[in-house]
Amino acid sequence: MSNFLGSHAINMDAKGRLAIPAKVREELAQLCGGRIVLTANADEERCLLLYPEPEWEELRPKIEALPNMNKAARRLQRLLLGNAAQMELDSAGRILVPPTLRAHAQLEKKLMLIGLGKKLELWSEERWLAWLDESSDDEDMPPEMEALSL
Amino acid sequence: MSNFLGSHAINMDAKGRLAIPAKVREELAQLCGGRIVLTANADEERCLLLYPEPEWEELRPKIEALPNMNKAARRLQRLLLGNAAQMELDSAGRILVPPTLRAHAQLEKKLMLIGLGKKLELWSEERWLAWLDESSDDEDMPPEMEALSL
DNA sequence: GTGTGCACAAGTGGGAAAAAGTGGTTTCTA
DNA sequence: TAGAAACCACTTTTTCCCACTTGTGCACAC
Repeated sequence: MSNFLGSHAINMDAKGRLAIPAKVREELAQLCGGRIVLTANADEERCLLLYPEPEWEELRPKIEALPNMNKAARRLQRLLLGNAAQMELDSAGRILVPPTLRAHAQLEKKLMLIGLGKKLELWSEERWLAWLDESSDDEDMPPEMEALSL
Repeated sequence: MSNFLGSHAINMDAKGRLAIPAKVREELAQLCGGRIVLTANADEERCLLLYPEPEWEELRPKIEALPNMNKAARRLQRLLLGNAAQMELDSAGRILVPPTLRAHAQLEKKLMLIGLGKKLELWSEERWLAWLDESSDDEDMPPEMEALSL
């Protein structure tokens, strides 16, 4: 079972290639032989989602099955399905990010790769730092969260 | 069961390594063989949290299970999971703090390690001292706290 | 009772080997 | 023909290990 954790600062080269950090690469190798799916994020944060292929294949039917008379559901489908790119790590452990996705998340040279358990998120460093600085609004916190004791 | 107490002033060297105080090191050794998880703190105080691995493994599923269509929950996940680094004390009882975490808590040379029962907190000395000086606002105290008699 | 010194443990720093990341060139394919 | 994939070589970073310095506690002597 996948269990990505931690954040890594990585660079994208002029060709749009980015080297997956060795630790993550290892995990991807034994989890899915380096076969991954990269797609856009659905919520307001403009970042990319990186799934190991098996994890994606579990998620995809659920997205397809959403009742798409609903506007929010249509949005989710268009973003996640419509942007999904299947790819494989090259011999040096790098991936080539498609231009459309690069544009979507406004990726330039400096990026952040964030492990979130079953998936990873890919942010432009600038946006990530800006997001970190945003103040959290404690309002609508789910009850499970209020009960947490860290 | 872990029971860290007390504060220790410690130094980080130029490579980002920091020596865990011998007393804490002992406790960590018999508790988890020196296997720990270091991550960012979720609230506004920019410090790091240090969990013995078993303690973390108890907490992690609860965080992963939060409903992440909720914004506050996503924030917590990105901070805690997205910054978590699993590591082991080296042969000299030191840990290497990853650059991203170093930056997050603005750690420089002088640090404070604070024992808080099941976990430890790691602060830059400067921030720790500044925090001590801050006045607390006694407003919204949870009822369990109001009932305390110190 | 106080001070000095010795010994061991803790903490610090640096260097060498290995691994990871980077960039360019060539080949292939659409 | 342009863009992507594979290949290869170089540079940088990381990790591991060893040696040195500092601090602390205990014992013994004065």
